Amino acid sequence: MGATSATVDKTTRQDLILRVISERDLGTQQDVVRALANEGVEVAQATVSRDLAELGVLKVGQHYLALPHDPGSAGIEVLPSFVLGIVPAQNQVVIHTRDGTAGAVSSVLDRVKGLKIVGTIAGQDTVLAIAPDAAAAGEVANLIADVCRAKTRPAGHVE
Amino acid sequence: MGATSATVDKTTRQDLILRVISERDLGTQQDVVRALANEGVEVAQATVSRDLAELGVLKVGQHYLALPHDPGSAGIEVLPSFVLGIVPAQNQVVIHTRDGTAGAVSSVLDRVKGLKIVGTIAGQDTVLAIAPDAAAAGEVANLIADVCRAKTRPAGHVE
DNA sequence: CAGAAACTTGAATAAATATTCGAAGGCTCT
DNA sequence: AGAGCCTTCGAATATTTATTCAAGTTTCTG
Repeated sequence: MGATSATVDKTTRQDLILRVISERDLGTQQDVVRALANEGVEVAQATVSRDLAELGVLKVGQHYLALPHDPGSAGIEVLPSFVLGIVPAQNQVVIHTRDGTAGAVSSVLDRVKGLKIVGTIAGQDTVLAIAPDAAAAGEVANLIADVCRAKTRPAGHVE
Repeated sequence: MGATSATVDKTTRQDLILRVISERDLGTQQDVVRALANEGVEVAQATVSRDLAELGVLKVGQHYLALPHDPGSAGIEVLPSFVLGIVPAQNQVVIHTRDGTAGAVSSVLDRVKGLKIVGTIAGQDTVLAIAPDAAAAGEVANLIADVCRAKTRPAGHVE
């Protein structure tokens, strides 16, 4: 796209970072640097390091995942510890969890932004997540499965 | 403190690793290598990298923490997402959590080995953890506070 | 027992990320 | 205007951890 390099402010750049890591499959901070360059924004890897940490972006296996996260509140990275099984059914996703932890899983799903979920109900060891339609339910199920399958950790070091 | 270097088998070495990272305050894999050398066991950093990953050791802020959990089950690293406050009282620790997540916190505390806790009761947003005595309760409270304060992540990369 | 396959390990190296240092810009206060 | 004082950022570098490669062991199998 634009071969011209623009200078943008921090907020704009961070928004752009969230966008590019959602759209593409970026595995290193250098990848992010390249993706930004592609959008016409030149930054150093050091800046990306700082931005990812500030944004609280996750690294799931070998790619970054933008699923913000009121700072301090539970993020999607905790799901692997609790989720035992995921089954999409029509526009719903049935999530089987360790006993007693359905409430926590439901709480996380409610809070994470960017998920196509309209509501959740938690029992003791099962969460029912309601999506707008079957396609969305499939997406949600896949995303959760991804996060649970690969090693998921926060990107960046916050002092 | 033998200055002689022994060659021990993998299990012994990994047990020793768990011991030294409990006893001392080790911040890098090199530190672990040195601590092992001090115990008379010579290993390479590469080996420590592999061992820490296998053991599921956590890195809390700038030091390793040995709190093993059954692989796949929830580890102590998820607590920061749910815990809002920690108050030791006599031989108990009262843990205030996000609403609906007390069950999960209680489940984690029950499962993590090495904590001086004899039992837990979970309400909706509060967990009561019972320790054998006041000293143990204080230790537990401090440990949880540590984990919640610093950035906590699994050590090692599992393929 | 020969040979293959699988595990374990260290040395060296690569890979990935964090941090230091310094510069540049924007504030406010006087 | 000029003196402090943040904030932001890139270049270079340091730090930390993972992986590759080759070698030594053990274990399995015919």
